[in-house]
This record gives sequence, structure tokens and C-alpha cells, in this order.
Amino acid sequence: MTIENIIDFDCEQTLDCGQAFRWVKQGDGSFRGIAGGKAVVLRKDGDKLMIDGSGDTDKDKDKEFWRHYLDLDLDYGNIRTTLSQMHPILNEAAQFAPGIRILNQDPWEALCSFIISQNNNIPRIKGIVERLCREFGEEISEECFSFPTAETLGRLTPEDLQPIRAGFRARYIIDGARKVADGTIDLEKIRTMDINTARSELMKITGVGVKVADCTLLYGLHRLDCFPLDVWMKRAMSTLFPEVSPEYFGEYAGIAQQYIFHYSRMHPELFDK
DNA sequence: ACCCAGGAAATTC
DNA sequence: GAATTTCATGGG
Repeated sequence: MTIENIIDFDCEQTLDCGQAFRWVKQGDGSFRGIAGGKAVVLRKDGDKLMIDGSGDTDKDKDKEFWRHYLDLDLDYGNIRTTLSQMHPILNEAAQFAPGIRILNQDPWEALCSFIISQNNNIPRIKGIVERLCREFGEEISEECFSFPTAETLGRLTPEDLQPIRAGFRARYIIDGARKVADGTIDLEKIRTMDINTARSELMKITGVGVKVADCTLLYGLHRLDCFPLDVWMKRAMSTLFPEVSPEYFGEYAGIAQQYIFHYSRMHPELFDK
């Protein structure tokens, strides 16, 4: 399948910028990954995006899924212009990776992934997530596994997660899975709650603090005004934007956050000393 | 051996 | 209550 007239989107900038952990760059520059129970390879050529390998027979519905997942119907060019006018360094960061978009990931997958992310590094997060899917997900196609549901994981104990080597995070994963599975936490209701209520709802899960809650809101529930502050972002804000607070960036602060996060990680020398 | 990693809970002061 | 320590695992 092909989607035409793609602008302001780059596979690597969007899929390998720390918001999702299941996309793997292939030798030919394409990206292989799984979302919504569909295993595909994404490849951009000029302004065309090729999506191969989806088994869905309903092409229109399938294409709609990927348009939505990749957030292709939001005008990022316009948003980037607005953000760039707010601050010269944000302009620099946005120019550096103008193809970043905020994915519409499955909320449970985002929540679980960012629980795993705490006090951890990205390569290892990817390894744990991969083993989690391989052990407890469904094999959709050859060697491609879906993300396990909250219901599936909620029936397990932390000891059952031993093979994925998540360490102390195992009991957090199970607590989150149980609360989502039994309705204690309703992610779709949280989607439309005001930001502070939504955050404290998510923080009812053991192992979810402000940062993991904000990542879940931004990357899983598409709350674009959320501005997660991790160690990188705190350093970036104090060094690059000492006079600015996150609210300054407004309703699309989360997109600004992602430009700044990616820019900072690609320029660690800015923070030497 | 030592330090850090897209933090948060548990403990101590 | 605020500051510090611990948590499990792997890589540099």
C-alpha cells in the first residue's frame, strides 16, 4: 500500500526518537515494526510512503489505521512554524528534525513501555519490550509478536515475568496490567480528563510517577499539551531555555518537547562539563 | 571495579 | 515533609 503526498514526516525521526520502542531499522533504511496487531515495513521514497506486509484485506480501513497511527492528518508544518516563532533554539531544534510526529500508539502499550523505561536506557528498554511481546504476545506472523494485552499480563505474577529480565519493574507492570484489566484505571476516560486529574489517575499505579504519567498521556493518549520532563529534558531546559517554563509552549508543548528531546540527544556535547 | 540509564518507592532524617 | 537510598539489569 502507498500513501501519497507525505510532508513533514520522516520514518527515522518519528519511529526512532524515543517515543516508541518496537520499530527496528532495516539494512535498507526501511523500518520494521508492529502496531495495532499488524506487522509491516515502512519505507519513504520522496513524498510517498510505502507500507508493506499488512495482512488486512480491507485496504481502506488499513490505510486509515496507518494514517492515524502516524498522525498524518495533523498539520505539523503549521505547528512547527508557530513553535519556531516562540524561541530561536526551538526553531533550531525543529529544523533539525522537521519530520517528527507524535504517534497514536495504543495507550496500554505506551503506559507499559514507559513503566519499563524508568531508570533504564533505550537499547535495554527495547530488549525488555521485545522479550515481553515474544513471551506473552500473539505471533501475528513469522517471528512477529503483538504487544500483550493488559488482560493477559494481569493474570500473571511478577515472578512469571522473570524471563524478560525487567528487574524491579516487573511488579509495576503487573500492577498496571491488573488495574487496567479490571477497570480500576480506564485509559479511554483518562483521554478526555483535565490534565491534572488524568495524571493523578495514572499515578494510582505503583511505579507510575509524574514523568511516566506524562509520557503515557503524550505518547499513548495523544495529549499534545503534555511536556514530560526526564533527566535529558531537565538538563535541556536549564541549559537551553533557562528563562522558559513548559507551559510557555502552549497547546502543542508536547511536540516542542519531542523536538527538544531529540535535538538534545543528538547533540550531547551541548551539555558537557 | 565503577558509573549510568527517558524514575519511583521505601527509608531516613 | 523533604532529602537520600534502594531497586534489577546490562552496557560502557
